[in-house]
Amino acid sequence: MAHHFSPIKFDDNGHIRDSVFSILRNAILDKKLEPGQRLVERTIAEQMGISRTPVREAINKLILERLVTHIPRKGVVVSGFTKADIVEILFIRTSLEALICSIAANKIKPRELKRLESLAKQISDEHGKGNLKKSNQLNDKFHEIIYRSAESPRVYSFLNTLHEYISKFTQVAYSKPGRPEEVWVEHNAIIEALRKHDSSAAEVAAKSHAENSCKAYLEMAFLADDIKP
Amino acid sequence: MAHHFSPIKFDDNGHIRDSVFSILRNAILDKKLEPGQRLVERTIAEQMGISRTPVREAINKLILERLVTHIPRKGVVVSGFTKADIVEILFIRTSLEALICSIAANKIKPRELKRLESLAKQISDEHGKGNLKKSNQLNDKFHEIIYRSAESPRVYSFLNTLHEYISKFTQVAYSKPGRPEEVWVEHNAIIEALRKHDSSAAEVAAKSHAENSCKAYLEMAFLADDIKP
DNA sequence: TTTTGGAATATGGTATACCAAAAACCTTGC
DNA sequence: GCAAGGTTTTTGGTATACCATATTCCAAAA
Repeated sequence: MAHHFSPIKFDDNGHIRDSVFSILRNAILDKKLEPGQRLVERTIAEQMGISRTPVREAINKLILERLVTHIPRKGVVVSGFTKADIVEILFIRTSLEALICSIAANKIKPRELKRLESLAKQISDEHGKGNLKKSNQLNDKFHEIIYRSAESPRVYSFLNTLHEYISKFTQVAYSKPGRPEEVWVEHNAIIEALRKHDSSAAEVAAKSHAENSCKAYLEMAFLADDIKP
Repeated sequence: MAHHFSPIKFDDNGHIRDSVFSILRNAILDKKLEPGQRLVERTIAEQMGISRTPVREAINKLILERLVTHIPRKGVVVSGFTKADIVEILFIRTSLEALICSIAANKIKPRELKRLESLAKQISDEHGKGNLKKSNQLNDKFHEIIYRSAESPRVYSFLNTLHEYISKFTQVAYSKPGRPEEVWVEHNAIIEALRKHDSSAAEVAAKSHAENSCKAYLEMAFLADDIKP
């Protein structure tokens, strides 16, 4: 049924609207708020013990991120994620990862390449040891380094947003037999392309890597079928 | 110097914040507000004869679109477009056009294909006649049809946002010798791939088309050098 | 019983008020 | 004249008040 929000804690020095935004965002991604459910400014504000203003601003941001939908003369409702939505998001990520990697190939510094090499090895190790959580964290770092080295703020922030969605989907750590080895090979292909500053090769390698991890995820997800159609 | 905003007209039945958003957005894209200039809520609200609230909401949306930057304890300032920004935006568009086209290949209907063929022909005609404005309009429609047929709301709306930026840059109609013929060939390559529902081919064709038009624009723009470095 | 008119309510949009923090400015002592 | 410190102003963040519209529900009349 309807989710109840706790009064907000004012400990943090950040802005209330940001706290509200995170809370609502997580509630939606964690499915504590069901799709179709209405978000009523006044109610949320009262439950959190704050005024409507920061709630409004948080909701506006959610609308921009398409996590909720504004229906005129109705209010905002939580928008559900269909399979098609997830596939679309994964496609976008694939596309932008390829882009950012091709850009990075022209800008990456030796220091960053060293770091990537080291991370790829660690990822492989941890993955091999079955330490999926750690391996995922390192994997995020791996991609983060590439993202940063491209110095493309728009692609960067967009990818990060997408990544948060995706990591919510994939929160259940998964592992497909043989995937760790593939990942190792794919990461090295990316590093190799970056080292040669070959942007086309980097693009191809990143795309292929993203597509494979996408495929691996979809197989898992739709076998598990924990996503509503 | 400082730009002065006129009192808002309440004729339209839409929301004030949307009017404010458009006004500010256009002012920035049309360079009526110079980069670095501060946007002060109270001032704008007074000039427009409205309260701060809708101005705030409009500014928040501008921040999300990166047209202005929020500097903590400083306020929001108009963010300038550097060459790097423009290149980044063009790259993103290229990447997403390729994506949406590859998706469209799996979903496009015969009716839409017919429409594309007819448009490609018209575009070529108008372009040949030197009627650049008309040709650009038709070109927009051409891409719009592809966008829609992909049924990918996120990519679609993102591309539209990007497109608005880009069309502001390219408002000065431009034409490169030989480009009309190339466009005709490229459009037909896209149509052909879509007809065969060959998503890889569609992706390649769209990417190549976007890259070429991007290249043509950059050559023009940076010869003209009407963009600040 | 059904329909219709209207009042009560719910809700979002906008305006205004208040507050804290930072910046700018002014005062005062040297 | 200049620097240090305090005071005023500016500005954004938040709270609250007000308003318009749409929905709901109830009552009265056909």
